[in-house]
Amino acid sequence: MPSSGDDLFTREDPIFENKELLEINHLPEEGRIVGRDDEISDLANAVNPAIFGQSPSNLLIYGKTGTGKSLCAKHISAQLVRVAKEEGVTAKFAYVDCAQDNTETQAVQTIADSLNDPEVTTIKIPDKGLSTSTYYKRLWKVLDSQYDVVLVILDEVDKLDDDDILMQLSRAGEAGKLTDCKIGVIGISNKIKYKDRMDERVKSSLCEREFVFPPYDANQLRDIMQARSDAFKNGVLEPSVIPRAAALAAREHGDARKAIDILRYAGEIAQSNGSKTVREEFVVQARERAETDRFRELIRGSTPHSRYVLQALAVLSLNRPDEDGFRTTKIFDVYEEICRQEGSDTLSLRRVRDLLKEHAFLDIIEQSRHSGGSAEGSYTEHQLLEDPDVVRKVLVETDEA
DNA sequence: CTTCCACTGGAAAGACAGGTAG
DNA sequence: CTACCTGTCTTTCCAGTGGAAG
Repeated sequence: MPSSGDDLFTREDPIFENKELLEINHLPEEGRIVGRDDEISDLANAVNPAIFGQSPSNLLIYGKTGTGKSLCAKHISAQLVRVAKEEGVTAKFAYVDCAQDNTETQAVQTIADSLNDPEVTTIKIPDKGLSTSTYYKRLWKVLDSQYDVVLVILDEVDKLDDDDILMQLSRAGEAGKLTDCKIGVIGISNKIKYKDRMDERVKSSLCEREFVFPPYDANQLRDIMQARSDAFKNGVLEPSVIPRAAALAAREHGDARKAIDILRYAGEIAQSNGSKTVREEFVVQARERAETDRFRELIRGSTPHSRYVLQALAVLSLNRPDEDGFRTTKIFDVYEEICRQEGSDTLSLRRVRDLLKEHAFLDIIEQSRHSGGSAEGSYTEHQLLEDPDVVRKVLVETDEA
């Protein structure tokens, strides 16, 4: 039935000209990074010695999500590699997302693997199965045999469950593990408190320079979106769309990633509505869709029980909208009920406590400690940070899938 | 200052999965 | 094949914790 299939698809995209510009991991070229000029030149200054084959400073970058931290770090690293090459210095950078590679071993593995060129070094870096120290040994070998300078970007370092890798990297030179190669570490964190948790020894070596990236304001967000507006066909964006989206995004923490998401969704909504232009009213819908999508992404890959726990809290929040916190035991009761309905075994209370803590870590819920006072014990209360309706909707829909 | 209680969270341990090295 | 590696998920045990009332 090729003829009916023909009607299903639009042959020419009426809205988007170049949609990749609105994809999340799209790395804009130099001219497109907006509003971070000072930060970029500061960063450049700090890593500059690497160009002459000397040790770059270790840096720590703070800032909320979507403030351009990773973007600038990658940008500056790529530039550095380019300039160093012109000076005859072999440099490379490795990017590690610590939210994914959250153990020491995995992080070392990722670094080694992304820097290793097996053709040159004849070293194999298997995915798993080796001891941590073996991975380190191979990494040092790779570095010494291939490079003069290496930059390691550790994104979301706070997600790392161990500081050891920071220690190892920052002291590799001193400890004689490396003879030729110099390492610079760029840590990126969105939790300002992260530094307090750090080991004293790590702190002194990692935090040679610190940078704080402020959130974007509405004007900058507008410029950012403007810079990417040629993702759309000429004349498709109505003039009020970008200012409106910028205002919405600025009010909610100035997250550029969210702003661009909103813009993309607005385009998609226009597309599915068959509208020829992207109208301002689509922006509001787009924001809702961005919210549910973000949450879906957040709980993607979580275990069924992890979701039941969240569902229990959502049910409680919907039943008692006036209460703003629920005890662990209360949530556990509802959770047991949900398990019964699903025909699933219940986990222990202890385990559920840990699951709740994991959700708190991902900023899905908020926990607060209370005491009942006289012979009433102390307890923790949990509160959803997302809209309970959104939570339940997403949970129910992933349940069916 | 002590007592009381409901709950907290660290620690240890086991089962299991998925891998390397020789 | 065996020895060994890390990582995940879970349970069991138990020594705290906080703060109002006594």
